Amino acid sequence: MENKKLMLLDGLSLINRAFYALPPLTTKEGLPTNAIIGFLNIMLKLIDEETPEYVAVAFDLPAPTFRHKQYEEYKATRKSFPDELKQQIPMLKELLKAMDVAIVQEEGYEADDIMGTLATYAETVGYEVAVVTGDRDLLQIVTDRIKVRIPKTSKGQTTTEDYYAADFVEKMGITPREYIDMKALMGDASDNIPGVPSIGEKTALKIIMEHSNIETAIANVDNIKPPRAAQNLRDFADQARLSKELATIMLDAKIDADISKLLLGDIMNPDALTEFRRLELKSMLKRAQAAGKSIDATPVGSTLGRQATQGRIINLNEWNSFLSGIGEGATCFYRLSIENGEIVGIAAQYDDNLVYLPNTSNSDFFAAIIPFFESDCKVVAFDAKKDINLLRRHGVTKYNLAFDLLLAGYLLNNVKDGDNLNDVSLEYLGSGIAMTYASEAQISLLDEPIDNTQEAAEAAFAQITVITQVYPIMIEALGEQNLNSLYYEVELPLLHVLADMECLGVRCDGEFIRDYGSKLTTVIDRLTAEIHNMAGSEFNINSTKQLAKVLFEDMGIRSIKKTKTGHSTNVEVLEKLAREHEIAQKILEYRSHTKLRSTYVDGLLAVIGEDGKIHTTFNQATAATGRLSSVEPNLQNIPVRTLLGRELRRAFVPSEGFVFVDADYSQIELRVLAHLSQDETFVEAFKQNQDVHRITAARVFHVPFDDVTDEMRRIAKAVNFGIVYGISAFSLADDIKVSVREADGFIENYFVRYPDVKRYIDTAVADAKQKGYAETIFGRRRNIPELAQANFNTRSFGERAAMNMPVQGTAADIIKIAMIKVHNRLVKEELESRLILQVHDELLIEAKPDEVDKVKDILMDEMENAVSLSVPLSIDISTGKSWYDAK
DNA sequence: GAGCAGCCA
DNA sequence: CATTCTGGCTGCTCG
Repeated sequence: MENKKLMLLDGLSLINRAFYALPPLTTKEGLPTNAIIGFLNIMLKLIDEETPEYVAVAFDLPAPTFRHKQYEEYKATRKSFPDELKQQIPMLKELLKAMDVAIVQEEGYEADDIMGTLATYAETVGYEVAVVTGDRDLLQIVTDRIKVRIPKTSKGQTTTEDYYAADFVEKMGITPREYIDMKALMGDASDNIPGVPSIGEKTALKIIMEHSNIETAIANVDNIKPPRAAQNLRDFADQARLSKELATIMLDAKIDADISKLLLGDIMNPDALTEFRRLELKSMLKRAQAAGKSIDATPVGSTLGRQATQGRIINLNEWNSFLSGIGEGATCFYRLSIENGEIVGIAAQYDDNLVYLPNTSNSDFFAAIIPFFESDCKVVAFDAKKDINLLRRHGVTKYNLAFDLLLAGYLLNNVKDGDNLNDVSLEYLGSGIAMTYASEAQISLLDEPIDNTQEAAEAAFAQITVITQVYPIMIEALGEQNLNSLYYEVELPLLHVLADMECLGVRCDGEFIRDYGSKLTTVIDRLTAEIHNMAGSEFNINSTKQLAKVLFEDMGIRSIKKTKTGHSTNVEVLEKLAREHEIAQKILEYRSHTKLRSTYVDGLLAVIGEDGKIHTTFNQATAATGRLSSVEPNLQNIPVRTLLGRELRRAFVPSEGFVFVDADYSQIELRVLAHLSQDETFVEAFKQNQDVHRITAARVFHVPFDDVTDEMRRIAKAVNFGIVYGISAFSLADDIKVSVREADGFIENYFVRYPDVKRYIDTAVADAKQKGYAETIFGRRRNIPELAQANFNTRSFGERAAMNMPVQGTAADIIKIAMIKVHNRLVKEELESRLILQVHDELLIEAKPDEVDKVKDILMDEMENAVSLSVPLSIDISTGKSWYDAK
């Protein structure tokens, strides 16, 4: 039987989503096109994936629908679209007509009803149906042969969330039909479907999971918790029934259901091309050209199809002879072609030989490239760590890195946003020269889908050419700026340590986190109800705008602080309000609990791999001071300050057969400050391992050491930290809750007592002003152009950065050196124990129990002696069966 | 994407 | 005269 496939797209919901997902864009004549482009991107991507024979885009018409007759307030509050979006709707319809894509719309029906009806009809006559929409309402029509796809944009990549009948219940906890009842309970503000008061998404889901539909729920209302929800369900039973009718999508609308009229035509026909040109849709023209259409001599063609020099696409045999021609210990350039996270080819250059090997079969391809990486040749890469992680998954175990342009660019510190090759090439070659090698599109194609091998090869050739040109320039610059030892002895070796850490990952107990999450949910549900009750209205507590309106308008509470856009509702404000208003306390609790749930519980659960581990990515070229950062997920900000938050650390556990050993530097930044300033009091205090904050307090408050109160010490500690950051009286006052006058007094006093610190700060700023950059004791630089600015705020920011960078940056250098030394010792002594995390001043090691003593010795030795300063470095070590226990 | 909020060193 | 302490990352809302 032929495979008949129909794709239905929800015109308005998709164009609306696209409008906000893409930055504004207009043609030369001023026509806005961003929403159209976004819509087409999604449509074409999914047509490519699904290859449907029949396609239709459904639209609503402004005429009232049967829902309005049932419930006159229906959609009455619907917000109107911004003009730039409104304009693009008729433009899109025109364009679709030109592209031979069917449009379906009918007075009296919404797009949902049209799609529901068409999908159901198509299914009964034997079609597979894919429904594409931005609106979760459509989930109710999912069946074995109707799937719903919801586009999502995350990190610049558009993907779809797909719902199939098979895994729907598993994913959602309820069936597609039950979804209607859930919506009947929770309502929908944007459609003005009332729902039942105090029943939100979570409660509605719970009720429907248990009772399947609203009638059963109403019949068993006595068993429903919380009691508030039960009472409201009794009181608002009829409203729930009305909501269900409104929320139900029609599957039998009286529309023309002739599917043969929806046959997809030639979307690249001449009329369509004319429209593409008129709307300056470059990516569409490019597609048309790739499909073999003549697109005329239009400006967009000028950067297309540029041939990179000398490259050849080769087969496996030719690749092997290329490999055999590489001299011993030679330097090679290479570039992986990556599409959707998979390696689809490799370009490599040795001497004048530039080749591209496409990946036609994974097993042959990786068998062929492993010898390249495992040979004696050294490679020049851009972001080698990323490549190493990718290659490891395919059995590449060795990797001889000679040079990484990403890290060099980071140390050289000239590139605005150095994490893509395009910016680096522009910076080092200048746009004119860079473009003689490659078009911008080719260089930045790195992670973008590439249509064919030819195109992929050309892009890879272009990138390699840029790399070979930039490489010698960077080598020279590193030497000139005395960055060689930092580069070759710190950053490059560290790259391998980090790659190992990322690959190993940290084991995480998902079961524990889920339990922890349900406990949070219980509390959050209660708090939500209490807050809504106190406020006398249902509102989204997560919305600062709605919250401010409730607190400062509806409830008439006096606002304390303002933000750019309205009233502030942050912790300090709420804490002040909490003294008089119970609701503020509840909101604080709500915030802390939802923070833990969304950022940590949900966030971490989403990234636990099949191996039960979390593999973060350490960014080695992001922080301006030289620190590392951690993303997807950020494991450098796991809660620790509050008891409840800290509990989460129990979920972080060692691999089977290991224990944790955790080591953290004590006061590393203040020690660095002591070294940099050579302040005698500080230096002596650290040499004698005294309590520096207490000493500071004694000096600043003019009291004997033993008379320092906890309060004095707390203030002194805050001042010590503030000094490192480039303190101001205003913010110190805010921090330690004293008047600005008092804070100013503390600072004055501090500088009188620590004249060397004062002198150091002044010198640091003056030096940076004169040189244009601040630097660490190892020569790491941060350019600070703000210091030359006339604007006071900008310049002040530059001054604080100039004071802080040498301190924070030197500490970062030290721990990086320590990591390499610790790693090398563990390897050299043939221990199985291994480094798995770094949190700025802390290293976490997974150790074999019988190696713990040795590991502790190594940590102590290598961390405390990583470098030699005028003050000793000191670490604290502890062990445990979870991160919680080992801190 | 901007703005707010809140988590870490 | 004003000036709101450094460096990160993520989630959420709103448009």
